[in-house]
Amino acid sequence: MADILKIVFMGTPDFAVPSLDAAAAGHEVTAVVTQPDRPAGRGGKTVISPVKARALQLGIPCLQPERVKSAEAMEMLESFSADVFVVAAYGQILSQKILDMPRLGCVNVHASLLPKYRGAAPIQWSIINGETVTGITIMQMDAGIDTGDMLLAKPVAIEPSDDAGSLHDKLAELGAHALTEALTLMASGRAVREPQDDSIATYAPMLTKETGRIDWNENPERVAGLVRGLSPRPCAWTQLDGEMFKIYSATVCSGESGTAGTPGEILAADSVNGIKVAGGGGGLLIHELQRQNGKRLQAGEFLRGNSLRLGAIFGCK
RNA sequence: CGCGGGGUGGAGCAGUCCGGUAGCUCGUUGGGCUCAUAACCCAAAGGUCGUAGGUUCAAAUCCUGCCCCCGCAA
Repeated sequence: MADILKIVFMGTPDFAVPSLDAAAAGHEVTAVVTQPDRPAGRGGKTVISPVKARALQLGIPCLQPERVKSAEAMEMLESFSADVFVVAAYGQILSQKILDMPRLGCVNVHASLLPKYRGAAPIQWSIINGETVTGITIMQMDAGIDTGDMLLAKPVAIEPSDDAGSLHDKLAELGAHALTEALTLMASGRAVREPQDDSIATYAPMLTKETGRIDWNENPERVAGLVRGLSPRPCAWTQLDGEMFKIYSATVCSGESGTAGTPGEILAADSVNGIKVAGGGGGLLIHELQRQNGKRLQAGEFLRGNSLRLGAIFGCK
């Protein structure tokens, strides 16, 4: 059948799993390339990537080169003589040589509406920046980072109730559907390439620990966005008395009085008012948090066993 | 063997260093107050202190093994 493509799938985290399923459902995935098993989690136990786990279930052979650009890895990739390489959050940069290998090139499932949010963490940054719409772009990869021609884009609304976790799941599914469509188009030679407009491109850089550090001088909208965009992982955080507090959920204190104070100051901490913190030009209400070594708790439950003294300042060491 | 914290009535925590009656904030149940209430007052029920051993006159507390959970780092 001409419309069945021979695919090598490259991906690593949970986000890529639905796409792998989609590719495997309609086409022939001859191999999966994923990051090597690495020590992860507590105790430094070696752990396999979610994509590898799925590939094993599907009975698809796995390649885990330390560097895809190595001679051996390239040779292996070449040997599959695939029609297309499908890449979804693989985690390694592909060289031009690899990009040129398959007959139809390499396509990427990217979690934003390109050319906005090119880069490693589009889901989180779109929420942090207060976007209300994002989406999936399937693109033909080139040597730049997420700069290739677009084949297909599918928008999705970012609901006020969405956090990084829920949006991640939505986009992972949407990505799989978009990939299915794109592969169908490619198989029949009907795919249309649309160049990106570089002049309106933005970047979504990799998240670091510091990305999540709350700057209480920022206005509460910004802080709430940061919390939402990083929840449930890696989380926005602040500290108090040298202890780390992760904030999972918070909203802006709607227009009430009593929101003035030194940025980071705890203005209220009781079951009636919740945990209210002063920010730059308004207050922030914390709904769900986790103390270092503690459990993730709703503010009310948290306050039953942990007392926060009023006037203490979050963000100070 | 990467570093560290923790498992105490239904929930969240204190008590552990310096062994000696199991405590707090809630929740639950019953009663009271009130026009009324998620508010307030009174009372009650509810705990093998993760688990298995050890030390001791005596272990939530000290020692050892095991299970589970969490923060950091990757």
